[in-house]
Amino acid sequence: MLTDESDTGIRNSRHTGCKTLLDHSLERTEEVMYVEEQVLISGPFSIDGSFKGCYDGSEKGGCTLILPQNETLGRGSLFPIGNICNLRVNCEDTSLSERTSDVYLVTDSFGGNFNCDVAGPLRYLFLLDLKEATLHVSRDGQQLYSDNIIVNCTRIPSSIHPLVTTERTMKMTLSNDDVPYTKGYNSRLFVLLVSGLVLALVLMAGLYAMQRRNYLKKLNNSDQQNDTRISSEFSVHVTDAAENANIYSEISPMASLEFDIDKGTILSRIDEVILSVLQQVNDNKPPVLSHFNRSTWLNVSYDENIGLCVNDAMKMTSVRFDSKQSIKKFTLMMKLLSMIYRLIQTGSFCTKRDLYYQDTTLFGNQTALDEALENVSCMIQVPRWRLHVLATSKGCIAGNLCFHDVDGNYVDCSQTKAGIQVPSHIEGLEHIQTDADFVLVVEKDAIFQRLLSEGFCERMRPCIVITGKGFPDMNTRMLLNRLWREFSPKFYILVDADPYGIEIMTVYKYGSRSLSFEAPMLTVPGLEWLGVLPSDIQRLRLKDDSFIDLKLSDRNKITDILARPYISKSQLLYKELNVLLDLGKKAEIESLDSISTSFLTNVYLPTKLKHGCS
DNA sequence: GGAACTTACGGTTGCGCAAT
DNA sequence: ATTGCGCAACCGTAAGTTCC
Repeated sequence: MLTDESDTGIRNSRHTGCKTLLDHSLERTEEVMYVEEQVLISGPFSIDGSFKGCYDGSEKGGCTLILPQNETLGRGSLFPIGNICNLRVNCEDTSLSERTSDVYLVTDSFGGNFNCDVAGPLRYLFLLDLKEATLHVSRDGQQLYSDNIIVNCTRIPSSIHPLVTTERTMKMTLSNDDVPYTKGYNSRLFVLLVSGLVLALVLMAGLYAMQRRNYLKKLNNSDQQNDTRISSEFSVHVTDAAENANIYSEISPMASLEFDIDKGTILSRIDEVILSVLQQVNDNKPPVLSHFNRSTWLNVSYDENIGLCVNDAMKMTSVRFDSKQSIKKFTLMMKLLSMIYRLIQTGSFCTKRDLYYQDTTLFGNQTALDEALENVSCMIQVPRWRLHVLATSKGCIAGNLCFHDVDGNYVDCSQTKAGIQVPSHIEGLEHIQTDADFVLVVEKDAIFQRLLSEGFCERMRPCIVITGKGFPDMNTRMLLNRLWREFSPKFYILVDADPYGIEIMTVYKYGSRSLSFEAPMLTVPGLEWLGVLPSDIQRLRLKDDSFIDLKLSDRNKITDILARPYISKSQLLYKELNVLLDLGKKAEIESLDSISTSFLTNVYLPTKLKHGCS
């Protein structure tokens, strides 16, 4: 444990990152040329490897790339212009890697690429500037290519750090961790250094954007020449924006909506966030992430054609790095940005659960990740599924519907006795076909299964029956939304005659507050409430033992729903909620069994479908 | 010191699964 | 068979934190 200043000073002499960063300032023309060359040779893949000696530019580490068999040799063809070399940086210097409470904000000078590595409850934020390191490219044990890149580490100064408020505290903390840091950090030098870094990044981002445009142009030209095989150097892992745009425009007419965002735009939005963080650090201010508040009704208004959507109020939420409250959230969001960046770059998809298991210690629980993910999605204004993060579906569907899933498998929902799980990648569904006259949404699986077992789909065909099993997940809502947009069947819903059943109905029809920014892709405004209506309790004269008294929480929920924006536009909803309050009773769908076990499928549903809902 | 903001927590839906 | 937990959703409120 270091306690005296002289010892600290000796260790400081090893910290040469700052010096290296200065040496790479933009004033030196040859360095700009050097970086430019790196852009020219950067590749579209993730290089998994490690860098040693982040603290000392003289100790260059390296990473190794094993090429696929059919990859092309040579620098120029191996790393096409305009693509991103996603270098994974592992600081193996014990002073970094053994600490479990730091944030590493990694940027590189090759075009705005970044990587954020976070471990445990953080204490310090580091900027790692990738300048030069050894890059080995090999195949079958034979080295094809190598180059040098230097990695620098810079720590955010204590003046803008939330938990290290005094010089003394910082020194002690560092001593305990045996970390070779400067005592009394020179903030002016730091600002100078980071200024250089930011300037370099901005310049390189511009350069990168220009070269990326050239690359896209080149690719488009090659497409026009009917060269369906993208040249070999591009063929691996490249999911091009233009290519995506074409795919999505074929899949769905939604392509014209703002939700059709190409890969390049998403990556550049993440770049902007990172540059913004760097700029704030450069200005000696604590980094702040900002997104519109998802938990206030002030930001939400009702649109008849969409449902709940974001209005102009745009009350913002700040996630501050210098706030004890927000620092974990800040960390998770930065980590997720990094993970998402890689997913989009590589064109791969994963589930929220997969992300969670990549760092369970950091996330702590699934809920934290879910929340951070929605916030990231909200912050960069890109729907979650566009971020290549999916959720395991819980919905089931059956009836007159066929499609090809994302793997190209043909799925026929009529050939099932218990329903088919709603796919996780709704946008990836192709060749959707249905002749259904109506779609029946059912609150719970028990009723869904009963309808199938009693042959509802055959009797009432052509139709589709779907359940979200309680509050619906996004995939189920997206599928319904897509069916609603691309086909024009009637949409009906069957839920319990209780406040939560009604709320589930409103989530399908109007959307939720917290996901209101994605409402155009999630809601079915044309959905009609088939039953069970609270007024049915009276009208059908259900037996007393088939319904339950409202609890206080039920009454509170009713009051909440009555205060929502869509209530004034729905007389039926307003009326039925008041009926529920007046009755002081609630009923489940199963309550209809008190009349007859076959009443639901033989009488109730056919009658309502034939003569209307109310 | 109070207002404003943010987070944690609790409560709700339904279902599946493993332990009891 | 029952119970508890996890998962995927929804929301409001109380408590804690920050700002002015």
